Parts: sequence; structure tokens; C-alpha cells
Amino acid sequence: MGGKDRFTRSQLHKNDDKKGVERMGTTMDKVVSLAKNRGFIFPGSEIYGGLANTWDYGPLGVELKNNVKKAWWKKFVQESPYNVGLDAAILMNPKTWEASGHLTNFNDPMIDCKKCKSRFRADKLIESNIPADQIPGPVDGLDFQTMQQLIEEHKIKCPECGAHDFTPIRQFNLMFKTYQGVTESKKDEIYLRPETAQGIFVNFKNVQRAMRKKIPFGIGQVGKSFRNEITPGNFTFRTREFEQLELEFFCKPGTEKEWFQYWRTFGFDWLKSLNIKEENLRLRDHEQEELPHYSDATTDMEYLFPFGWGELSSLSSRTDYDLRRHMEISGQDLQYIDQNANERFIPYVIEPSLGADRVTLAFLTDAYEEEKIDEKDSRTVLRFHPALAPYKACVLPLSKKLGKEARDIYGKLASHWMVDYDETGSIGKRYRRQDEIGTPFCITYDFDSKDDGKVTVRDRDTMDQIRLPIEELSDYLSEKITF
RNA sequence: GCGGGUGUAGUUUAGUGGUAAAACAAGAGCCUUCCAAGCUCUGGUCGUGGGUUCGAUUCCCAUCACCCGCUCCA
Repeated sequence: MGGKDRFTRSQLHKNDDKKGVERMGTTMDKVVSLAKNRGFIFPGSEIYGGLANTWDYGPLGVELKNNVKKAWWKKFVQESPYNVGLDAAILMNPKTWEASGHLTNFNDPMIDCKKCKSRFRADKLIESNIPADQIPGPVDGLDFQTMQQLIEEHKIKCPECGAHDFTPIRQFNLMFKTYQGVTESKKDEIYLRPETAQGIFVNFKNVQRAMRKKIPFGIGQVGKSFRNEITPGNFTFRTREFEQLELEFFCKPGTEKEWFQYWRTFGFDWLKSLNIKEENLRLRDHEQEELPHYSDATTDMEYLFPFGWGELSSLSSRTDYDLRRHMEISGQDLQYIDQNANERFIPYVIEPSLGADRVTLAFLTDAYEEEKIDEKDSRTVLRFHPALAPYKACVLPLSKKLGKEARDIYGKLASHWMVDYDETGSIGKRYRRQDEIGTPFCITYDFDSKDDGKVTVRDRDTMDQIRLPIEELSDYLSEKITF
């Protein structure tokens, strides 16, 4: 619906020129189009004309995303000697957001120039136009009235057109509000969580005690978060409802730098181990002035999307900011007691979190390839790591007459993995269909199979075929798929 | 929210003041013994509502949605 202009090439070029980024081969509109056609990602609420920037994961998309989440959980929780899991509620006591700073810092003061209609952040405007010594305190701590006064007193001009004719400052709250209980009265106002991290922090003591964890240890959680972004966009890259792969790692103050390095490498290796192309990845350390208020070091892991470099993860060293704030607001003691050293301290936190939808999109984009086979033949193929592929295999009878036997094989494999079955069209066409959804193996049952008990296994990437006894299929696939 | 643009089949695109076309994709059938073969059949109240008109998908208005830019971010 109305997708005609979505990521057209001219717009991409415009975007690319601006960011000085070029990514040959894959364009976003092709990925979006394949995603919709093949059941990966559909526009949300489409029959009602859609709802801005909502996307629904289709049958293949949910497999892909679930596989991403599983692969993350496996490496960050299951196989980690340090970490345990959690699934906290989306709705939390509003005091949580007072402690986390979201109630104050998620309120962006926006101001519009009435003359040229440009929009600015009032705090940035003040920062860049008024000498620091004439500003009463840090800019992000000022209330709106003070900001308004400063802009008036210093006759700040619009950076675009030079006029001094601004609208009043308006507040953009990035948190989704809702109401607990059936009456919409003010006191029942609560928020959908803008990050999963706080669910972990408020459970720090519970988890530590219940699991008898010693520092250092981490708590991982996968879940949805909600932010009223002013400008979402770029397909599933920035949406108002999104899923996070969150890990909060608690360590002793003084050891945070080495753990920062540890998780920095760990996260990067995780992506590489799932076959993401290294040339499309980069780590970007934040400059001091770029750092968020809660962090003393931050490194973004970025992926080169067709629309430019985009942040997949923000590894951040959060000091004791979060637990300290929760101690202040809740009045509870969240200090860790080290019995051996007879010490008591607020742990420092390293947060190597990823955006689940972003990582999924990166894997999808990275896997996409239009391969030229010869002069007049080409194919579209998604080269997913087998652990991420929605279907691990597809069973194909060479002829419909062999359907019964092929279905038996399908049934056996389906008890282990997501497996597809297809008997329509020529064998070549069916291979191409599976290439396009990234199925790593196609298993063809032919006229000899009944006699020799063997089938052909065709590899997605090399298109090579081997012949294998039917009873060895499970072991063969199992070995290839393991992550 | 502001500014600009766009809405025709699953996708990409034609087209017209007299109720729409192509390619690819999809489904059914015939055929087909390992890499997109072929043949036959199947699809749309032209985003929604209103107006102008004998008549609108085409003109006008509104509305909704999407895309691009700005501010934001995992």
C-alpha cells in the first residue's frame, strides 16, 4: 500500500550522498519487497491502510527473528558461565522511570521557527548560541520556562533563516503512556517500558540472592520496549515498538574497563560467528561529549545498511548510575556484599545490548544476494547461517508420484526442525524458491530412492549435490545447523 | 508535529472524463526423471469519503496512509 516511493533508488542516492555512504548490490526496496512477498515482514494493519512504522513478522520472519533470539540467548545466557535470564513485566511502577531518568531526559524541548518552519531542540539552540558562563547550570537541567527566557533575552536567531520568531517550547515525551485500571484518572497513569534494562535493575537483588550469584555476573532479557520516537523509519530499523536483546553485567568497581573490552569483543564475535560480513561491521567509540548522562564509555556496533551505517548495539559502561538511582528513589539497599573480602559496594554495570529487530534486519540484508550464475541465468539467494534460516531444509519429490515417500521424510525431519515441503513446479524452480527464502538444504526424493534408500541433498550456497542414505539425514543436518 | 512528495493486481510499472493493461510472482490442470521450460484457466468496486458531471480511477475538496527531510535513538 502506497509503497511506490518507499526506498526508491533516487531517494537512496540522495541519502547516500548525504552520509557519504555507498553500498552496492543490495537496495532496501528489494529487501522490503522480498520480505513482503515471501512472508518475512508485512506492513502492520495493512488492510486498514497501515499504521505508521509498524511491521508484522510473517511466518518466515518470526522463524528468523526467533532464531536470532535463540542464538543470542544461547551465547549470552545458556553458554555463559556468568549470566542468567529474566523476563520482567513491561508495565512497571512509575517511580522506576523517575530513577532511570526517563521522565526527565525523555522530554525533549522542541521549538519551531514560525517564519521558515524549521524545528530545533531548544536546549541545543541555547548551547550553541549562548556562552556557557551565561547559562545558569547545565542546559539539560533547565526547565522550559528558563530556556524560553534565555532564548528571548539573548534574541537567539533561527539558524536557518535568521529570524527571531519562535513558537513556545513544546515537550515531546518519548514514553508511551497508558492507564492501569479501567478509569482514566491521573493517578493510575503508567508507562510502557522504554527499555528492558530497568526490569533487570529492579530485580538485581532478587536474582543475585535467588541464584546465589557472585560478582561478576549478568542478567539477560529479551523483550519488547516502546518509545514514541519522533521520527521512526528505515523499515524495521527504527520503530516505536521494538525488541531488545538486553544484558546488564554487574562487576566490581575498578574492573569495568576489562569487562567493557570483554563484552565488546564478545558481541562483535557473536555477529561474525553468524556469518555477518565483517566489512559491513564497525565499532565506533563515542567521544566524551557524545556520551549519555549515565555512561562513562560507549561503543556503538554499527552495520552498513543500504541506507547507511546504523547502530545495532550500544555497548555502554554505566558505572553505578542505575543501581545508585534505584537505591535513592526506592530507599532499598542494593549494595553487593563480598563476604570474602568483607566489602560492600554498588556494582558497576556494563550493558552490551542489541536491538533484536535491527540485528534481524542486518542478518536479512546481509544475507541478500542476487547471484549471476551464467550469461542469462541468475538467482536471488538469502545466505543465512543455517542456525538462522527459517527452514533448515525443504523436502522435494522429483515427481508428484513420489509424494507419499517424500512426505514421510518431511514428517520425520519436521519433528526436529522447521522444514518445508514443495511438490509444485519443476525441480529447478523449487530450488530457486528455497534459495530466495534462505533454506540451506534441499532434499530430493527421486525414482532411485526407493531402491537404494538414498536422497539427494543440495546445498544452497554451492548448489552442489551429494547423495545420502535417508537414515543419515538427521545427523547430517544436525551437524550443519549446530551453532 | 512541520515542510515536500506519493497512493492503479502480491511485486514493478502502463493508461484513460465513458467502469483498466503488461511483465514477473501466485493458485489449479496438462506436461516434466535434478537448477527459473512450455501450454490452458484464475485475479482488481484504480487508498477512503464527499463534490462537479449524464457519467470519474482520471478534475476539485477533505480525510487516511505511506515515502523523503528536520529534531530522537537500541
